[in-house]
Amino acid sequence: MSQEPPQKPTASELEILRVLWAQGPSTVREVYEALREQKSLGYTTVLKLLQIMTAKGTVRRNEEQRAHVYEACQPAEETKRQLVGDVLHRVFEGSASELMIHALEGRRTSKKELDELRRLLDKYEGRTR
Amino acid sequence: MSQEPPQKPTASELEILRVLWAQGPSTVREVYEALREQKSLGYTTVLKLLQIMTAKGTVRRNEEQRAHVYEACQPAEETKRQLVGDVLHRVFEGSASELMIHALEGRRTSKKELDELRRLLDKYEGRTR
DNA sequence: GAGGAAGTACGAAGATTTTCGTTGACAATA
DNA sequence: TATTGTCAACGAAAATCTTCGTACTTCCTC
Repeated sequence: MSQEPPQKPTASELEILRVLWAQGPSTVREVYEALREQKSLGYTTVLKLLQIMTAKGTVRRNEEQRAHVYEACQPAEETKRQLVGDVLHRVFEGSASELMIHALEGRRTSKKELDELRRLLDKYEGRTR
Repeated sequence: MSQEPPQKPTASELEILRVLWAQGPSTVREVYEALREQKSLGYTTVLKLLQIMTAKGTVRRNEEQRAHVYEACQPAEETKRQLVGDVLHRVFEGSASELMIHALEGRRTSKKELDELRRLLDKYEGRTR
């Protein structure tokens, strides 16, 4: 059974996805090594997670080699959009500015980042209504 | 044992917090009625959740009346900031502009909202180092 | 003051997530 | 070819989260 509609990854799954996004298609060991730099966890834990994610359709794997190579099914951008969208909806009733207010609040945002944000708005200004 | 440092609310807890934020201090029944408008769930389910949240220190309650009155311990703003901060960190490595890009992507943002966002940036422009 | 309505407390079943240990297959090598 | 590593597949324990049923208490109302 394959569900086209993607599921929201759990916390652990997201950690794995991040590695996959950063390193590209990887074997269990490669993901394991990367994750171990941040937290302690067993090799089979990562393997199991990857197997579960495969079952869910979050990742797919190439079994040609003995060590299977995993990669995310959806592009990182898509999953990220989904994740923010979730928070946007569940916490801010869809208000992007509310989201932004709380994202900037209590945090030193660099001039560079603010400029970047401003540029982003300019870019969107055109394609509106 | 009281943990000053707040915990990240679970999905269900967030739903309850939202009701508390919107209605202010409420009894179990009031929260229950509000939630029932969206989803089906039992009265004791809400009660239990509220009890758990009390134990966690997410909410506190006034037991003066027979029907206890619950309210969030932290102001909504604080919890919201924490929730976005979490996504900001876990999904976007702390980049607010990356967060914003994905929040706006694939979504019709009104001119009004864009203006609001721009005003927000102006406000932050000053206090940057 | 008996009966029902409305509340809280408890315990526990289910569902989901997270984490591994163990087993058996393969492969490289001594 | 016997030994040692590497790997996938399972199964299952442990930790969380979600959802209620049941029991007991308190307060009205007739």
